[in-house]
Amino acid sequence: MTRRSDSVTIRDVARHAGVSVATVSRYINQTTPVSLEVAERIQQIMLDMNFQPHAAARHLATKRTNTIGLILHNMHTDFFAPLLSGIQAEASEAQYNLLVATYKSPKLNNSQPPIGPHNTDGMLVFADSLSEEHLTTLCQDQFPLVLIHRTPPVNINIPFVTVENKAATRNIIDHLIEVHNRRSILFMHGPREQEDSQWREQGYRESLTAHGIAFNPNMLIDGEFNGEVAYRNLKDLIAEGKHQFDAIFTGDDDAALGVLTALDESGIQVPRDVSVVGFDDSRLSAFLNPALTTVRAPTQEVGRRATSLLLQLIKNQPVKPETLLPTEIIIRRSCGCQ
Amino acid sequence: MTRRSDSVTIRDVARHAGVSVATVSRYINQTTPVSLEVAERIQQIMLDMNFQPHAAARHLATKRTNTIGLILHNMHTDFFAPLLSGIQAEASEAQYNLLVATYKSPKLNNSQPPIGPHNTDGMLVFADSLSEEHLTTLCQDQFPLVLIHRTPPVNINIPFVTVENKAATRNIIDHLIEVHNRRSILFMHGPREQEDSQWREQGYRESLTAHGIAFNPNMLIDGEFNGEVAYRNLKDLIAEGKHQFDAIFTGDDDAALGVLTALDESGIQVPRDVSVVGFDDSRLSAFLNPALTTVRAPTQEVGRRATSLLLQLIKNQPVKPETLLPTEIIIRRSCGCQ
DNA sequence: TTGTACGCGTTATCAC
DNA sequence: GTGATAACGCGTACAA
Repeated sequence: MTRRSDSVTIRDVARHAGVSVATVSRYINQTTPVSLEVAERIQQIMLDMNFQPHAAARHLATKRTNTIGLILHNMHTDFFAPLLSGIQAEASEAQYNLLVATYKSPKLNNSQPPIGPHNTDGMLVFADSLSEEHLTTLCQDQFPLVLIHRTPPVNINIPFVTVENKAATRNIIDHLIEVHNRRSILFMHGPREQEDSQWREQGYRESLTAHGIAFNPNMLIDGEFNGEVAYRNLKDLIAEGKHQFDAIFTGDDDAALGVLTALDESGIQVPRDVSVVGFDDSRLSAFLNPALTTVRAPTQEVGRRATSLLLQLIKNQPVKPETLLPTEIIIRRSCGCQ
Repeated sequence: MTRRSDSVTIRDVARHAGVSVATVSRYINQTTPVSLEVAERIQQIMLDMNFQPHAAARHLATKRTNTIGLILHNMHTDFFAPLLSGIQAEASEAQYNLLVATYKSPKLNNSQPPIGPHNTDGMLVFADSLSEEHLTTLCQDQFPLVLIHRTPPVNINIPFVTVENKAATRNIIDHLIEVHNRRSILFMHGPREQEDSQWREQGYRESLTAHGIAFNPNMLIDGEFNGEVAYRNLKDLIAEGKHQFDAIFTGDDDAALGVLTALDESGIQVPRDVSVVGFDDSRLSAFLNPALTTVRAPTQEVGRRATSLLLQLIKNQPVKPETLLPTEIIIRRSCGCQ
């Protein structure tokens, strides 16, 4: 065994210190007082030998990994930088490690996600990266779970952290209609399974209804919260030339990039010909040309909160079941203002 | 113990299948053929019982974690999205988990980084997140290591992956001087310890020298590869009004955001009054106003390559000691072109 | 092809 | 305050 048998164990430390492993363990974990002289001796030897407790052995003995998991389907866009940053900050502050995995519940094959009870103390689940079945099973096994940007399956009690989508979208569409007199508003949605997109669509529809504008399914277009997809699909739509529009809700800021490019290449001017609004207020939004009117979502804070809740859960503390972070419309120029 | 004694072990599976744990283990790891009927029985029972091998136990027995670590000092900017994405993609493809940690070697206290041989099979070290001492020790312990955006300490042999900094910077400064006739070029550097910044400064100096422009230390300004810092420092410099300039190399694209804002707020027009160029070609660069002339760095590819090398190292395969990915100047409008 | 028994490094329980 | 020692869950010689 021991392919690389260099590692120094607690036993080595104990031997050199002339005490038992139990004593060393006690010193390390401050679980029971140890005589001062012994403490100093152990401390010194640990430094000299560069001893590092073996995580797996510890895990096996304590049933705790000191690691939280994050599962998401991909991390291609800049959206995830603040999210990860928030999670990482909160986790490391609590001395927890972060295990990140991308995963997408396959419909057919019933594979298991790479992280779970066997290698973490709890996990953060982003959007629909885990199926309802997986969530249900994990929850029933009492595994600490916090959902990010999604709600739990019915009758399953898992705390979640997300942002206010509907009202914000409603407001921004209202703005388009009331202030800029737009009435043919393209709604670009994200992945259909993603709740954010669904709520945003509701806000869109409500606004339309409130202003007596008929909902037209042809005005729905797929953007997948992804700049390239948004670009391609909008280009196609323009090329077909079947549907006229004077405004676009892009779904999120990443898609807005693609939209602006497509519009620009098609000789359509923003905001003169078409108003464009996004969602997230990612770092770049203010710098786009024209500056993007969008909805500010506190993504980093979402990460922090979710992690904080998860850590409480792990400590068996009660937590607030739902956290809905407020969003705020940021008016810039792409809608036509100024 | 067993605070949550729900977990089903290999022993349970063995018992239900009427075989020994060894046989189950063999089936799971395909280490030795198992009779067909036994195989099917085990398979069925594992599904029924929802058995998941316990990672720590496995780790303890095999000395392998199937996890790679990534250590960096922070992940505040969008620069890290493609990097992480590349790393994650490559890791998960090889069935490896990714443990992410932020860490900064403290000067005084000799704390240990949260990831290392005790919980990973190898690790990716970004820039100067780990001290030379740490690197040296880990390397001597034969721990698989790949450096990202930095080179190893002298006489220490650790493969690294980074991008070509100097020539690209030299070229882009050449462009500023030769094409746009700029001669007072502010050089905004990143963190001083970061090699990227050092190489870029060399390129800057070489270009100056080649064009007979005296190097002026007052033209060096701190940007820390960070938009807010860049904004603040440039604002201060402008307020002081001591140093005139007709161009700025911002260090990276993130800092360019701050620079453009500061310039705009100061009534300085880009590129008419001042040329601005960045580095990285992050997602937003093309969309800035004016579109940013910059150097394209294949950040995602850096992540992929580094991970790929690390995985080879873990398999004890020999690897290329240095990978220098090419960069390319992307001319847009902020330098004054078009 | 299968089973037995031991070891992996640590913590926790029990004595002292 | 300290020392033995039995878990923890799994892989793997070795024997059969």
